[in-house]
Amino acid sequence: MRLSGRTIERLSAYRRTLRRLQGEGKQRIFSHELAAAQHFTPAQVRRDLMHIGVTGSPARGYEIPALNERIDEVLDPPPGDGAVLIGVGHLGKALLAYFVRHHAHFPVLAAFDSDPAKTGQVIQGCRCHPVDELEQFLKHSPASVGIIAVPEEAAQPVTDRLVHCGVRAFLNFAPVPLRVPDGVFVEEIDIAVSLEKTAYFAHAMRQHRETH
Amino acid sequence: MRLSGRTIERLSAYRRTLRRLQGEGKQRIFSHELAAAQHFTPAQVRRDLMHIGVTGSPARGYEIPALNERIDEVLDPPPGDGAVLIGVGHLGKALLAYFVRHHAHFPVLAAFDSDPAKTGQVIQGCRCHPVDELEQFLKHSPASVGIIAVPEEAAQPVTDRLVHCGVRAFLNFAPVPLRVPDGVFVEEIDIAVSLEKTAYFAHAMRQHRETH
DNA sequence: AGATGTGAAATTCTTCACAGCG
DNA sequence: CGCTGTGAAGAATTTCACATCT
Repeated sequence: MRLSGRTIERLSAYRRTLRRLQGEGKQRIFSHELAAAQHFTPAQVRRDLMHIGVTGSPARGYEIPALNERIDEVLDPPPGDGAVLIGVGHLGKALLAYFVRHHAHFPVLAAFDSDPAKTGQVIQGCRCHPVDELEQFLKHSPASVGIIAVPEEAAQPVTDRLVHCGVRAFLNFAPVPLRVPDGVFVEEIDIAVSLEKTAYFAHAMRQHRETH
Repeated sequence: MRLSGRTIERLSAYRRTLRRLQGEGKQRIFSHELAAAQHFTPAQVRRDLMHIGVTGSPARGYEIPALNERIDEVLDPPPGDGAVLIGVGHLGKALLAYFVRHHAHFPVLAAFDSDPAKTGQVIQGCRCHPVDELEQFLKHSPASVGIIAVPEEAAQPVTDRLVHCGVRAFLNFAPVPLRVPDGVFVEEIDIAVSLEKTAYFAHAMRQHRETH
């Protein structure tokens, strides 16, 4: 089964909606309902569910609990796996707060920072270690994902260390494209780029309306 | 000139690289050099520059200062325009710190929060207003972009208010797809989705290597 | 009637490949 | 030559449209 990044993103979004609906007691859902809850089309939803082998009934739609279980199977990591967060500045704290509040699916196992004032603290229920202990920690409890929330200059060196410890995928918030070996995945979240894009479309749309 | 979102994202990334190189005194650059600095291909770079009407010379490549000026023309907002930030929790503070540190191109004009303990403070050089004053502030100094960094429940209501005040584009960090009228742009940054995607590819790649 | 599952078309985006310049 | 500019090919992704089921 080969799933594109786009499909995975939508599955994750579907699951969030479906969990809420399941919590509200809803048992079944049609593709057009699931699509309407987000920015998607019914055909897209059906295609994605086809990709993960879920099948619905024309009369009753898709069974929400079964659908959730199947998405869990596809997305969730093996038990014990999780992420390490590097960098406990404002952004790192925001990420911890966010994941603790919303996210049981993929635990943040530990946080690391180079600032001695932060290490030792427990922030949002997550222990903050000195970054020197990175290798030691990962030997003892391996993580498959590294979340990079350090300043620009520190991103590449710490990524190299994580790759060396076997981390296979990165979520990178530093505004610099990480160099990693083949077979290591990087998801870049570039906030400055996203803001400039948003600003661009704020005008582009205005101009479009004026001219047209 | 019709530019896709992908092209805009790359232009923003190019500019960041080019500014650094210009600061280091570099005057000219070839498409393969600019591509190598990020994850892109030379053909992609040339195509993007073609789209914005920049032209280089086979012998000397592209002139960096002229290129930067042209990207500025395309991306930068009219003077006086900017963004408002709604929500000054951990994430909002991280965004302010980030934009102040990195970002002269698109100013954050003001921040808003509903917590009286935060309003009145100046955080990262940006005044934090009570969210009740939103309409009043925007009447006096209109902004074209709204950055939504509030909890899930508050995102849609505050977006509606901003749309009503004429905000044309949103950068949304809340884990809920915003409903906006036609002609209003939304860029979603969904951190939970991105983390799940990263986690998925951490396994997917491992499994791929094992099986193959 | 109104939904699903899915080939096939359409669209969007990226890469190829090469003529032509300096 | 090596690089640019770009038509054309190719890949990836989305949407259409319809046979089929209930």
